[in-house]
Amino acid sequence: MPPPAALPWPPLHHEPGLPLYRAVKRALLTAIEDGRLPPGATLPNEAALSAAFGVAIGTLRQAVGELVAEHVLLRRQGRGTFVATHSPERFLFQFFHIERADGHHEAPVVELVAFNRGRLDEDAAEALQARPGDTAWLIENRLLLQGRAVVHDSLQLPQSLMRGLTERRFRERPGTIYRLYQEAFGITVLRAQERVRAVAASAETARVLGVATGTPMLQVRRTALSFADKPVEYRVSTVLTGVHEYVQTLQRTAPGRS
Amino acid sequence: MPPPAALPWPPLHHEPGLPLYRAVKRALLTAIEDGRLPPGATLPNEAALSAAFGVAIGTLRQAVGELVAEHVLLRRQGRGTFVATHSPERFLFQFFHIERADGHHEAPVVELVAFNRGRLDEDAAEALQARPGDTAWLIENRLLLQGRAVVHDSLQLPQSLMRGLTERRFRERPGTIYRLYQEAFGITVLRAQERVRAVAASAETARVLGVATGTPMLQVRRTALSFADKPVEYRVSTVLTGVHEYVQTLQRTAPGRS
DNA sequence: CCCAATTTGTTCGTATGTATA
DNA sequence: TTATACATACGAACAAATTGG
Repeated sequence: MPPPAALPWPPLHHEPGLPLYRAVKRALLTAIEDGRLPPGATLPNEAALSAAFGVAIGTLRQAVGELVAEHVLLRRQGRGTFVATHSPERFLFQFFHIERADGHHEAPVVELVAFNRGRLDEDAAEALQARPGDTAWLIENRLLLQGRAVVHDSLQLPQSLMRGLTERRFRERPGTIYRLYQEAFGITVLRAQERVRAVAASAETARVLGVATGTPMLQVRRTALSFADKPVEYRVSTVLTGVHEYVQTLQRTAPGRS
Repeated sequence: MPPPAALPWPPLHHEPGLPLYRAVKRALLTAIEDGRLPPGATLPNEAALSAAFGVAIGTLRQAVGELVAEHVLLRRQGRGTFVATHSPERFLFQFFHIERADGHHEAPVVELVAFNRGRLDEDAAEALQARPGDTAWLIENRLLLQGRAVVHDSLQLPQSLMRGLTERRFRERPGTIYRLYQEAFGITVLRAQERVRAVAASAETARVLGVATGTPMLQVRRTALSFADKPVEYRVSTVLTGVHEYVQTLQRTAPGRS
């Protein structure tokens, strides 16, 4: 009878004063970050996991529960627990907050306008905790909703995080941009911070969206964050509002059954 | 020995198919809504509550935990569990998302500009699930941040929900506006939906804030909701951005230790 | 269509730790 | 110090959803 395979879980280092379930959570996060649990992977069942960590099943469930609340894991009764991936649905509900004034919410059609290598500007460098002038991918997109050009997106991505990106690879990605980050570079976007201002349409935005220069528009500056709040993308979205709006619900509903 | 006092809790009607902790949660919500647990009240301890409901302590904790996540209750280790009130801190963190571009976040100084009785306009009526032309309180405020006029607020409140409101009572409220709703009318604002657009400053906003007509400004239209998602306030905020911005963090942090 | 195996969801009960007054 | 309250951790049993035979 062969010996049991070595368990792939990092040891729990349980510092006194910190709850045990936090140590379990950290161990799971570490396994996800370093690739032992890639996006989409199925975790062992709760009994097996709790045994592997040497904790009670309730303790394991508390750790997993927090990761589910943070959208790092996904639990499905009868099926199992999975590492979350960046599906179009997740993008739509967690990261895309533009919808029609009547409440209609749909995924945008993304058109690539420009793809270049260049340098981070000052705002991007600050948001990305990098230096202005660092080499970066500079990407411009136009977003259509029901055939109308509504958003002009300008992305700045540190080249150091995304080596080997090409226009073709970007253009021919099968899913969302965040899934491309995940599959091509192992970068998982977990959350984002957005700062919104009103601006007058610049000449370039006016050209991309076909509006008059000076039109009042919404400017959304997003910093996307990965594990440990590491910034990985800086994006400026300029939004033509009126027909469409930027929507936020303050204070969520109960942590729901999926 | 006197018989034990009648328990003030509504009976659990536990429909099959629904988890027991949801029935407990509903019973607690009912007690809060109908005034048996007024804002600020201390709940009985968990052992007593679970006994009163006839459920295990873990089940009670699951119900309370969801209400804490929704900011309906507040749990403090060593002290107890309390019905949430509308403190200035809660307003600042849950409902006021304007801050300086450098991240400085402070409570605004609110100046009353106008207080009138009038009628709901069409947008307000739709948001409040009422009829255009219904009698309403129409209130205009100017919000200052570090001495600068930054926001022009226009509130519409159904008179049917807030009978007996006077300018003096509004002006001399001791706390936040939402605390006034809570203490004077038993209306607790739990969450809000905001829809943001870019607009050109109207003549009135230009006058109130001292900017040029036509300046690009942020228009935030907020519907504040109480229990069962009942709308209780419609508010249009016009924000001068540049120095200040509208900030959102997408995707919460872990359900934290308070 | 039903049944059995698997997995998470819910509920129970108890004991101990930590923060507060 | 003592008492009280919530927080954490343990373990067990059954319910509900899913899947495959």
